[in-house]
Amino acid sequence: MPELPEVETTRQGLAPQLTQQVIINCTIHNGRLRWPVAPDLPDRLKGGMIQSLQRRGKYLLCAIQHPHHTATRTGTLIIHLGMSGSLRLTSPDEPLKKHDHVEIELSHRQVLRYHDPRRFGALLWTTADPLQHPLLRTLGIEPLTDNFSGDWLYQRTRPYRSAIKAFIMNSHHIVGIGNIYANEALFMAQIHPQQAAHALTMTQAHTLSDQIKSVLTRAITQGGTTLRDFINSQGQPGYFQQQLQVYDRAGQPCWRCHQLIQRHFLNQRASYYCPHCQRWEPQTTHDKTAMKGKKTP
DNA sequence: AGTGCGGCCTGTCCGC
DNA sequence: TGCGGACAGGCCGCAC
Repeated sequence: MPELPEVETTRQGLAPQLTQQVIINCTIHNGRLRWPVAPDLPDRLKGGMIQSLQRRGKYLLCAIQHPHHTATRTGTLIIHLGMSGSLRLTSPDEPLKKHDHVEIELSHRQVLRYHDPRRFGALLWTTADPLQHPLLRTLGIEPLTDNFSGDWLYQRTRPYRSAIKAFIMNSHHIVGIGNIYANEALFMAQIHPQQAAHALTMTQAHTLSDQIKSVLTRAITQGGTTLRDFINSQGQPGYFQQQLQVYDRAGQPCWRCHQLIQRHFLNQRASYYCPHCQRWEPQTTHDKTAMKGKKTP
């Protein structure tokens, strides 16, 4: 579910509340997530003090230190919210909700609850450098850093004949962009989702990288997008869905040109685009294989 | 090496 | 009102 803005919204809400808190207890109600939660996780966490809450892609990294123990007991709790996960800080008196799978009790009498109906998320423990964890080591560039630019995007898309939408959604290239923000950024950049990645012009690459940064930044400011059930660490929804230009708007008029927004399936994911604003120009590539299966104009 | 697909889960919505 | 099927924001692991 949550993409970069929702994870970052969660991180920003939780970081000041969690830092310097000591973990009093941890209870696993249902450890059957994307990967099983280690049964000894509570033992690892108990007595530890939270040092920081960072983000890498859609992963949250909670650094934990055991002040009175050896350095070997320090480590990082790696959290992924999957499709439907959320973290909420609340009172221990509040009754458990269905799908509250893990809870972490803190020294200021608050409890952090991990809620995830579809259980596609994960809670992992590592004592090594979390960035070297197998799941994080292969992650791509952070889109909100200066390293991510039009030049970077242009260079990195050269070998890829697949659709540009699939490229920007692949976390091994760029992290944090899921189906919503991929559709939105491509609309803003006026690029058809099915255009071949390697057919991106330098101008398009610069526009697209700018729009990716813009849409993600604006979504963070709005507290993320709540389509069904995303809530932040205080239990509140995001507001960016009110500004979505194309996502989930099939059959409705484009706000720029009034043509009807189209939906079609690309890599088993719904793509939304405006056929007028995002005209597809296959003649921009001379690669025959990139033309395969495409309708003659 | 790049690409596309199946699968993991539950909840919601829509048509019958 | 009930039921079946499609679909949903992610991403690994596997064939080709």
